[in-house]
Formats: sequence, C-alpha cells, structure tokens
Amino acid sequence: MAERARRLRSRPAKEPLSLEAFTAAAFGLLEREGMEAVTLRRLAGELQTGPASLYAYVHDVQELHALLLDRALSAVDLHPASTDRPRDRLERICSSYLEVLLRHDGLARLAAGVLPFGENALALTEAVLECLRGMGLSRMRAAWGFDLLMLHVTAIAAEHDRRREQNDPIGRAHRGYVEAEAERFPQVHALNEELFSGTGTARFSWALDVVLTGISEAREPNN
Amino acid sequence: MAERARRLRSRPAKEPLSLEAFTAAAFGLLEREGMEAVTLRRLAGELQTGPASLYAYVHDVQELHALLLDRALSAVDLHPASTDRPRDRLERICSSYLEVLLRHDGLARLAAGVLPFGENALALTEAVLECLRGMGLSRMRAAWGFDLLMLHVTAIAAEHDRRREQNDPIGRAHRGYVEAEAERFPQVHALNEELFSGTGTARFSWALDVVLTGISEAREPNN
DNA sequence: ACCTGAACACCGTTCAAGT
DNA sequence: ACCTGAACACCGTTCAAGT
Repeated sequence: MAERARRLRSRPAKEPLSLEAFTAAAFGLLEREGMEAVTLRRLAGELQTGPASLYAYVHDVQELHALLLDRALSAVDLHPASTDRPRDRLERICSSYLEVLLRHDGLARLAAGVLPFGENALALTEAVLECLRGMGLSRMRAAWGFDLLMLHVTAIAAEHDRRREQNDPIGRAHRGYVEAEAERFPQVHALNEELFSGTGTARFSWALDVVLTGISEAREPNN
Repeated sequence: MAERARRLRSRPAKEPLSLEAFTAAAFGLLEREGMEAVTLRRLAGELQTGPASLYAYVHDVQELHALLLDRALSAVDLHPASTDRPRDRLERICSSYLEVLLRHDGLARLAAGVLPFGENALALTEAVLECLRGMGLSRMRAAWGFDLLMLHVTAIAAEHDRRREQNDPIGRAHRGYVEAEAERFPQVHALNEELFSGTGTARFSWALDVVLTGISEAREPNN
C-alpha cells in the first residue's frame, strides 16, 4: 500500500496523479452520472489516457469499487461529540449511513457487493462499536451485532436503490401478481395490504428497532 | 462457420422451446458452471442459436435472472406437513433457503439483486407468513417481519457467496489491517477477536435468533 | 411473419511495442 | 524502464434481411 504510493510519487510521467486524485476523479464520475458510468474505460477517457494505464492505481475493477465506497463513506456523519444516549447516536449514524448510500445511483448496490476496507469504513465501525458497547452490550453481542446491523442497513439501502432504478418504489408489479392468488396463497392474500404498506422511513425505523432489540434480547451468542 | 450457417439455414425454423425448457437449459448451465457462465450468449450457444433468439423468451437479462432464481427456489424445503412448533419450522425453512442459495456459485449474489417473483418465491412467502402468524404475531409484525427476515437471510447468503469467491472465508485481509490500528480505533482493536470468531453456522443461527426475537419484541410497527 | 446473423456499443484485462 | 495503444475475449441489445 505504501509501496504503491511511493512508486506513484516517483513516477516521472506527465500526469503524476496521487491515489487520492485518482479516486476523486472516479468519485466525480459517480456524482455526475451514477455508478453505471464508473467503468475503467470511462475513467480512462476522463483522465485522457488508455484503459491500461489505470492498472497503475488499482489491481482490478473491484479495487476501484472498494476505493469508491470508502471515499463515499467519508460523508457519513458519526456524531463524534454527541451527548445523546448511545442508542440515539447509533440511530443517527445508521440513518446517515443509509442516506449516504442512497445519495448516488448504484452506490448502495455496490456497497452490498464489496467488503468494506479503508479509513472511513474503519471509522464507521469504531463509532458503531462504541455505541453498542455504550448501550451495555457484551463484547460478543457488540461484535456480532455490529455485523448484523451493518449488513441489514446495507441490504435495505440496496433494495431501495434497486427499486428506484426500476421505477417500482412500492413493488406494484409484484402486488398485482399476488392479488390474483387468493386460494393457493391465503396468507399472502390476507396480508397483502400490510406487506406493501408504510413509507420507506417508517419501515427503516422499525427495521432498526427490530435489529437493535434483537441484538440486546436474543440469547447470548456462542461460538 | 459458414458450414454451420448453411446447416442452420437448410433446417426448417425451430419449434420454440417452452419457457420451462428454456429455464431448465439456463439452470443446467448454472449447475455445471456457476452463475458467471449464465449469459445470454453462452445460453444461446447451448441452444444452438444466435443471441437474438433468446429475446423471444425474456425481455432482458434481468428477466432471465428472475426466472433462474425462482427455478432454484423450487428446491427449498418448506416442511409443509411439519408438526413442529411454528418457530422451529421457520428455522428449518430459513436454513433450507440459505442452503439452496449457497448451492451454486453466484446464486446468492443474484438473489440479493433481484426482486423475487414467480411460483416458488410465492410459496416460500406463504410458508414463512404461516409460521410467523402461527407464532402469534400480529398481521403487521408478520408482514413487515417477513420482509426483514428474508432480506437478512439473503444478505447473509450473499456475503458467504462473496467470501467464497474471493477465497477469504474469515476475512483475513481485513483482519490484518485492523490489527495494526490500536490507537486510532480502540474498539475495533479490542473486539478484533470477537469480530472474526465463530463458524458460519453459529453466526447464522444467532442471526436468526436476533431477527426473530426482534420481530417479536420490538415496538409494534406503525405506518 | 418469424427467426437470427451480423452489427453496434460497450466491458475488463493483457501485452507487445514505442519512447 | 515505463507507459499505453491495440488486441483479446468477452458482454447485452437491436435490426435488417433472409426463408
């Protein structure tokens, strides 16, 4: 990692981009045109070079995605000096994380498919663990609960993102299908109303409550 | 090349496959070579035709994915005549769902990116809702809880699938990085052991307990 | 009318050749 | 020695032309 940075710095080329400047260029593309525009070739065009040159910065496209995600995570508000109770701070952090993931088209789907690395992911982890421990949870509950919590918020964001892309925010197509199947699927039919009710924020708020309650009240985790 | 073209040309127009037979061919490809091999072009080759012909069966590649996922879901064991308590039956169903998603490379990642349609997804929904209602949960808890539960299991499966592809089942790379950051990220450092402990099944079992406990004990959902 | 080969507009990655 | 244009091996989708 430091090795690559040194190599880049000593490069005599006409455009000695730092890894940060490289990432910034990729992030600009994301902001202006969404994730689907962030390809190595498009980025190469942006940087006025051929696609082969980008392999000086990243080993493959997944590494570009990881860089981009961590760059985006710098915008998450961790409420570092919050005087809230830990649980309230945690809810604020999760909401900010969700908001950041939904800020650009395709970012949430990317987050659901990348193992988070880097400074900002680590800072987010630290803040969330701090809250969970501050809520009085055991080391084990905090650790495993962190995993579940982030997985959950990321998955919810990815589903929002997906529906947004398909212009089907309430799952209308699905709903129509379900309505026709009263005899064979009585439970689905009976709960059709509830299944598709609620705003995004109401559901997210409840989802957070479910996961946090579960982390606190479920049996002690044991490996 | 010209030889094959002449052979095709001299044949009468092929009778179209049923959608089922078409899906079965795609599923065979998935079984033999994993999701990454399931492309419209590969499938066209398998069916001895050009890629354009597949648009008689599906509107785009996402529809192919949806077809494939539902086909895979037919293998989920719903324990229809189970005499277990609803909660136990539900755990069995979720385990079977997880196992099916992990049976083929890339399927779980696909499931995390597709809105589930079709017969088998609906049958799974019906069974899960039946269990949740059988556990005495309100209509609203059952409906919103169903969403959360499936989202959760799917997300867990997708992460397993991803790690498996990258040959990093316990997140070794991540771990090494984290260990070096004791001063700036004390919580992460202190909980490093717990964060990476536990087998996949132990963590899945706890995750199920967390979500089910949360669904039961969290505040009543309201929209 | 229907099917499909060929074309179009892209991808990520590799490598030989030019500076 | 290093950078990168060009090539390679693919994608999904469209459309004109042939039977």
